[in-house]
Order: sequence, then structure tokens, then C-alpha cells
Amino acid sequence: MTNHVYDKSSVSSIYEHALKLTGYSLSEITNLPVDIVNQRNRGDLGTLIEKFYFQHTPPNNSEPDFPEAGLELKTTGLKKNAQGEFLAKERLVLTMINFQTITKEEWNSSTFMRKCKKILILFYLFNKETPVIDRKFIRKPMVLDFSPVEYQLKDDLKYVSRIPSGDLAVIEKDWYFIRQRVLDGKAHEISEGDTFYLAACRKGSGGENETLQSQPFSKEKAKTRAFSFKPSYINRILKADNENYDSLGIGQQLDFEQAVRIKFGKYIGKSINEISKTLNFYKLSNNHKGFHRDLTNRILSIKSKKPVEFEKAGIEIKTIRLNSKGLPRESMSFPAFNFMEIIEQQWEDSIFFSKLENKFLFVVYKTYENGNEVLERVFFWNMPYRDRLEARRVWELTKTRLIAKNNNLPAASESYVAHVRPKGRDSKDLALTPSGEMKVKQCFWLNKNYIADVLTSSE
DNA sequence: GCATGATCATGC
DNA sequence: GCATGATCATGC
Repeated sequence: MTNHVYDKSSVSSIYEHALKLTGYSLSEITNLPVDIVNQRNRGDLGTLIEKFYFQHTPPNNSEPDFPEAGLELKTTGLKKNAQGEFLAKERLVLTMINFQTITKEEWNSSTFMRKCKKILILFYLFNKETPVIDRKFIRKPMVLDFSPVEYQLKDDLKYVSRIPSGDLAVIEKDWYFIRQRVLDGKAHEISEGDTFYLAACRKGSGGENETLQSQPFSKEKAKTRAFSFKPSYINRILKADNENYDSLGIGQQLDFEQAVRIKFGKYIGKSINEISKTLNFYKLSNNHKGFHRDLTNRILSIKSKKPVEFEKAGIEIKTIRLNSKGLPRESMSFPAFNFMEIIEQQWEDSIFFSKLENKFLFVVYKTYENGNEVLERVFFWNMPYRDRLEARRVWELTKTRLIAKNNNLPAASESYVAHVRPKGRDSKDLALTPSGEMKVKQCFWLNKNYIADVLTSSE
């Protein structure tokens, strides 16, 4: 058994103790009681770590797990992507949102800050097949500190990762946005996609058993929610190679909406030709399929694929081109999926799922009858929950058919929201299907009629 | 060489 | 005219 070899009132001592877990799983580094090892559902890894590794019982109130040190402990799963990088498996849930009390709080003295001002994060390698006690902590833990930079007198704690003041401003604004929804009696309309880095995610069982909460300024019951960091934000923390990205300067002085307005404002209503001339960027060839997308990046004056703030917030930039009737010319494509992989996957682990959870920046160009194409409007959008359920249905249909060795995948006529279509370089860009047949790579698409409705309803 | 965002082409 | 199939250019 592990002894109390650390000081519960010291962040650095707790951190040093946590550091010794690196490279090991809980079962490797502690002698767990037999009943825990044999238990089928062993429960939450964070709780087990506190109990059996730290020999610590956290207070059952709004204090952090280690009250004397002011430190909250979190464990979170990582997974490897195709490029071999470790990515957050899911959002990092921080603390429950109390609709009754948040309306009376201010950010600096909020329940959130009281509990989460300093967070010790332990990263383990997620694998569905591996029991939680056998999951290895594959990288050094990290302490995330929400204290404003100016209050830090000395920085001798090398492991502390201070949240940059620009990010802190975004997070604070996100927090106030969520509070405002409750003040407006709209807690039931809150969605994870409303905000940028800090989100109000659903918590507890969904479906029929879901328990709903009352809210102070409306009779409507609202879903239980918790504050969380978006996976995209955790991934930025993990990589921290921000110097390779262009920044829009979003932070204390500038928020996302303002930044977008500043960048695009002067070009709204202008023709492609005019914008092209102003930015000295023209079609690179007669058949430059990505021209509008590339022009959009020029408008944002970025060289990287997207601004670093968009990377952190998980914002996807998509261009939509409308015909003279105001209808999208094309459906909207997503990355090609792997036939053999999808049949093993759960919806929540799919690429399509994570893409649809993202926020989108839609950049809309419209061609008028005289042939003039104009930058029409730019706006942020999130797919409503009910439509994500429909997209899920299409995804599940795809999976089911592939498993049944039926390669007729869902067509646009089968769903209001999404369909499956080829996404290859050419007719030779094939991939193996479960039926054994090679088939041109495919991807999920959002139907153009669906996009048309999204545009109409967001006007 | 390949993933990606996107557009082109065809047949009903 | 539209749904579906096919393919393109770019950038890393």
C-alpha cells in the first residue's frame, strides 16, 4: 500500500506524488483490494486514484478535492489518432452547474473558480477493452492554473501551466454567457456549442431516465449540465505549439464575434473580383476548386489552416456557395471514413460525431443573376441536438449495412440531414469493405437542402 | 503520397 | 433539375 508520502496542503508535493504514476496504471502501482480487482464495474478512475493511490477522501462539498492545497484532481483519457498524436478522448468535465446559485455569482468568486482554480490533470491512455485500473498514465500530469498572470509573483513551479490571459478572457466570457442564459430563463436552451472554450455539457443519463433540473427564471425544466473544456481546448494544451499558428488576437480586447466582424466586415457585399483584387489573390488555375476556401483564409489573413483560436475552440471554417435562387450549389463534405474501422466504432468515437459537435464558421458567397458573385454573410453555427440525432441515425445505418456486407450506403433521399457519397481522388482510390470488395472511399455529407434550411432559419 | 475541401459530370 | 457518382487542386 502507498503511504502518505506527500503533503496534502502543498500543490508541488501532490504533483510530485502524481508524477510517480507516469508510465504505470493504478493496478501496477498499488495493491488494490481483491474485491476492487474482481469487480466488474469498478467505477470512476479519478475516485479510485484518490482513494487507493492518494489515500485521500475528498470533501463532499464545493471545495476542491484537496482543499488545503486548493487543488482539484481530474483524470482524462487520451487516444491516438492516425498521425500517432495523442488527442483528448472527450471533453474534460470540470464541475456541475447549479442553475439556482450561478445567477447570484460573479466569475472571480464563483463556485467554478472556488473548485477549479487549480486543476491537476492525469492523462491515461483510453482503450475500451482495458479496465480503468489497468489504463496507463502515459504522460506527465499537468497543473492548470486559472489565476490571472499578474497575481503570480514567482514562477518556481515549472509544472504549472498557466492559462494564458487571452484564453482566460474567453473562458470568463463563456461563463458569463452561460450565466446569462439562466438569467434569461433559457437554461433549457443551453447547448454545448453556444460557447468557445468553456462549455455547458450535458451530464447524467440521457434518454427517458434523464432527470431534469428546475431553473430560477422559468418554469421549463432544463437538462443537468456541467462546465467542461472542449476537447479542442484540451488538445491545444497538450500540444502547445501555438507559434506555428496565426492568431486573430482574440482575448481581453477582442471576442470571436468581433474578430470575425473586423476581418470580414469590409468585404461583405463585395464581389469576388473586388476582394480578389484587394487581396491580390487570384485563382491559381482555371480549375482551382478550393479558391473560395483559400480566399477566405486570405480574408482572415492567415497562412495556417485556421487561426489558433479556432483550433482551441474547435471551429471548422466552411464556405457555402449559393446559386441565384439562394440555394447551396453543393452538399457539404467531411473527411473520408474507413469502412473497416467504422464497423468497430461507437458513434461517440467517430470522426463525423466530433465534426458535428464542433462549431462552424459559415462563409457564404452568392452568385446573382448577372453572374456577379458576392460575399453574402459570415456566421457561427452549431448543429442542433435533434439534427445530430438524425446524423447519428445515418451513421448507424451506414455501420449496420457495412456489417451486413451491403455496400449500398444511405443516399440523400433517406435522410433530411445527411448522406454518404464517394470521396476519392479518382476511381482508383479504393478501400477495403467488410464484404471483401474494394470500393471508392466515401464520406458523410450534409444534404444541400438541409444546409439551405439552416441558412434560412439563421437569417 | 495522401488527406482534405470542394466542384464537376452524368444519367435518370 | 436533381441525386448520385466521379474527380480535382492544393498543401503538407
